[in-house]
Amino acid sequence: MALAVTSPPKGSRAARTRATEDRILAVALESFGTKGFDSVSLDDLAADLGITKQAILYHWSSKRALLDAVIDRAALELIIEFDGALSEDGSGWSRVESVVRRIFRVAMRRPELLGFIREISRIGGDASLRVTADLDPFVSRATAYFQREMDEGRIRRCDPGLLLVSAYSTVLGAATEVEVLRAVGIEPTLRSTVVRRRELLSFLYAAMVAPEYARTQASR
Amino acid sequence: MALAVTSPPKGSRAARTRATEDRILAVALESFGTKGFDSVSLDDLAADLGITKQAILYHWSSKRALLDAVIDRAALELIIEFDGALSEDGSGWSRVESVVRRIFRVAMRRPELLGFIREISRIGGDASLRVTADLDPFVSRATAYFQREMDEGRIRRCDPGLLLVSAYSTVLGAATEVEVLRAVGIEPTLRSTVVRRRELLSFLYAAMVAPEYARTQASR
DNA sequence: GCAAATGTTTACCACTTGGTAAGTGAAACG
DNA sequence: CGTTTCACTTACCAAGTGGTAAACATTTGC
Repeated sequence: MALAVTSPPKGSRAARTRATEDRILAVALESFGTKGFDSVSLDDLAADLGITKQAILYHWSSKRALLDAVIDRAALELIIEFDGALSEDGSGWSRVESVVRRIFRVAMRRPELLGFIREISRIGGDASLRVTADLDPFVSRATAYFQREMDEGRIRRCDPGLLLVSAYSTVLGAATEVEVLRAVGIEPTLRSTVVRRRELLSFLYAAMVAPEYARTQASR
Repeated sequence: MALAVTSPPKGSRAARTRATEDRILAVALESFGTKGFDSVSLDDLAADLGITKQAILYHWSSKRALLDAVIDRAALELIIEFDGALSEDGSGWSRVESVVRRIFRVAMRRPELLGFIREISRIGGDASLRVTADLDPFVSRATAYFQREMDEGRIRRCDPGLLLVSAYSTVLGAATEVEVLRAVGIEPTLRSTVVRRRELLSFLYAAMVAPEYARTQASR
């Protein structure tokens, strides 16, 4: 896991500084997201990075300050991933489907990213406020999109915010609740992922798409 | 939160021992579930209980052993709550609805219980295996029930295990993802809970109930 | 009534925690 | 070239961590 940097550092000083901070943020996000903020010590992080804990504290004055930076980074990455999907072409269900597929892909490839958001939610307090604020633009876009689709009769009419929460938790659950999956006898292999995504999509399709609109669609 | 026991202890020694262990387990479940296992020290627990840390270590040889006991207790409480709902009268959607209502009630009144299960899932390893094993009987009953309902055409045919995961994550999300709710502009008050539950039920209804069966129902 | 068992406390201990202070070597700059 | 700035390390520290050992008080069994 530790990326040993034995080669002599390259680039301008400012660039190298940015590079180290990037590495620290990446490893911190990974660790905080999988093991939890309190379960990861600065020494652990430093060891993974092959530096000393004080090097981390040089860039951020405290562990808490580092957390804030990680939150911002995580929110940014999430927005980049998901907001792009919202801008894609397609309408009605096909666009929802592409968003779900994208979330699913992120959940598969980078579970620590979504796990981190959960972790932060649990910590509560300032940290939660920060992530909420960071993600607000994306949430607004998503609910506005739902509202529009409802107005045009393509999505079952309901509270767009609550629909977003339902869809979000459903996708996140199917993608990340490994233990629950195991409990129902599903080993989370790559092969089973395809099945899971298909089942999830049909679950969401049934839940979200307006019945009248569904009948007009030849195939989905 | 600390229940100061100033009154002289009552009952036989065995009974008092059981009472103490019960209190410890209850407080530990609450703390582990809300703050996380690693974020709660034995000293914290002991302070909440008004005893010393060594009193806890007398009943369980290590913090890890205490965790195992808390897992068993949490699983037991969950099974008592949910398995009862599965035994209730009613068929088809009405029984699913009663289970969802019950999960929702638990999630509202005792968020730490479901939060704890999540926390354990994240820790992984032996702890996850234990909770999985503990909950297995319940999971079996639930999937068997889904299977039966599908066979009788009341629930949309699909993989029962994955359906359980979807329903589980959706309910848990709507009930416990306070920060996400806040992000979509929903303050989790008691009043909004009623609305949320109603929306969630119609989301699940649409997702789960077989369309042909739904048409035969006068009202839901 | 006395000794043994039991539940709890006080007194420790080695180790880890986040964080500070001072030093070091190399790059940037005049 | 010298020196100043910067990124980082070595050397600490006080507070907290899970856990041990032994003393202590109460209850139980004889």
